[in-house]
Amino acid sequence: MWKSDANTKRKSMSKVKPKTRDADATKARILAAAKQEFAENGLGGARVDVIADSANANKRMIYHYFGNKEELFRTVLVNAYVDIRTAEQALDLDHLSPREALKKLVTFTWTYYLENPEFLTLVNSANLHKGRHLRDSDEIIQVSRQYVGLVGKILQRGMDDGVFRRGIDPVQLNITIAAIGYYYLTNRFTGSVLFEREFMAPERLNERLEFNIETILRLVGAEVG
Amino acid sequence: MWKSDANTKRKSMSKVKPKTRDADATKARILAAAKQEFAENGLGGARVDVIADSANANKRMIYHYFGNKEELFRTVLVNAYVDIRTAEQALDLDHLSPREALKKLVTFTWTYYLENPEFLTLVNSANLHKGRHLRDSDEIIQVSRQYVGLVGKILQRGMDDGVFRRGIDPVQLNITIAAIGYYYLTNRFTGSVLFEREFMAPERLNERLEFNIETILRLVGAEVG
DNA sequence: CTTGTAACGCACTAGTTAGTTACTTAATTG
DNA sequence: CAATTAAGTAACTAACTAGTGCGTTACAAG
Repeated sequence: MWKSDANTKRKSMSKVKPKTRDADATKARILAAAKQEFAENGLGGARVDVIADSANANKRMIYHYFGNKEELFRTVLVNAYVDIRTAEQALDLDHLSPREALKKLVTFTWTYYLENPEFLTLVNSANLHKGRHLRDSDEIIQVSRQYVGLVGKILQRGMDDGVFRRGIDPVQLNITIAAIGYYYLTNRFTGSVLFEREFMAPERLNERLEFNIETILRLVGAEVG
Repeated sequence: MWKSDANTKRKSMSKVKPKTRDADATKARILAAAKQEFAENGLGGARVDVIADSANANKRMIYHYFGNKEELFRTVLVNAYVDIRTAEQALDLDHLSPREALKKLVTFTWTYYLENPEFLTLVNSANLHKGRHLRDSDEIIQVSRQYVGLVGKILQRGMDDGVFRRGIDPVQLNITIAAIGYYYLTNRFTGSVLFEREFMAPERLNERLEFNIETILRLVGAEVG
């Protein structure tokens, strides 16, 4: 009798708990729920109980697999970085002209932020805490180097072809490509109030992407048309 | 005897409580302490007791003057926006050439963020909470219009003089000027790890400012030199 | 089948935390 | 100077919150 009671007690309906025991699946559900909760409320505002509940897991499992709240956050954050850097590497920009490659990268970055808004708030949260969750993460440094290399290669090709000007720092360019998309999207709420403009309206989003492409092409000294 | 006890019990030494009662001074101390605490820990991570303590005030006073934690946050946030917009208006850019005016605005924005890092995290926090603390704040909309007007005027003069290209949206330009400084500075912690570069080293800061000025001048189509 | 191990869950604790109650004390005003 | 108002305080509360103790259950190996 109390067995059926326990069943009706279940709170979260979003994800189905597997009948059989499955450590990997449980870990994955916890990570997905944690990503959501941390992204929505920040590290300080996130609640471990909420994560456990919406992962359809027991809170005890979070501590069993991840040690504590901070370590869980660190795991979520590192995964998020690995995900975006992996997606970037899959872009295959080498067969495009430098100008087209740059356009594609700016577009990709924009689209990724748009489709994965959790990434933005996770990064903000990490920086609110002075980046301490990322320190001594070799994995992060590795994938970041690949990323800088990606842009560096486009830049080099463009310079060799004479279509980009010389002396551009690839890191500064990287930061700028991220910045012009990131800022618009993380600050879309205050932005919509301040500028009395619907930041997320489809035509506004396209407008911004076009503006960003133009900004970057002009920055590297390429023909814009 | 217990009177001297109460004196030795005081925890915060940073700010001196006035002998006489002074509602305005108390409010100001609370606001300053709240700005600091909210900026450092976000809305969710901030603690009302910490604010009261470091303001050298009683927690009851916070509720007396500001109602609740959220309203206190709203007040801090609106003040922060009014402060930066006020400082911008004092720049007096009209007597400068369009090109110089733009350079000065980019430099001002950068320097303001650098000297008032709380502004960055307060805005991030406001956006994490979907900007609900800014809605229906007429004051904010007023000062923002002035800001857009400021940039619009520079842009117009530049187009009239033929030194800027036509058809640039002043709002998009505004956003971009903010973005390229803001992103670098809010994400300085993760940035320093990711790019293996000391983001806050003085020469790096100058480098970034120069890069940002160049980005904006090229964007408007002005001669860079 | 039995036994060891890892997955899993309940119920609790110790410490917080936003907000409040009930009071004292200083300034203001008629 | 009495009385009203406003500033200020300490102690409290009810709800929450990260983390745990301890027990149960599924599963794989022998």
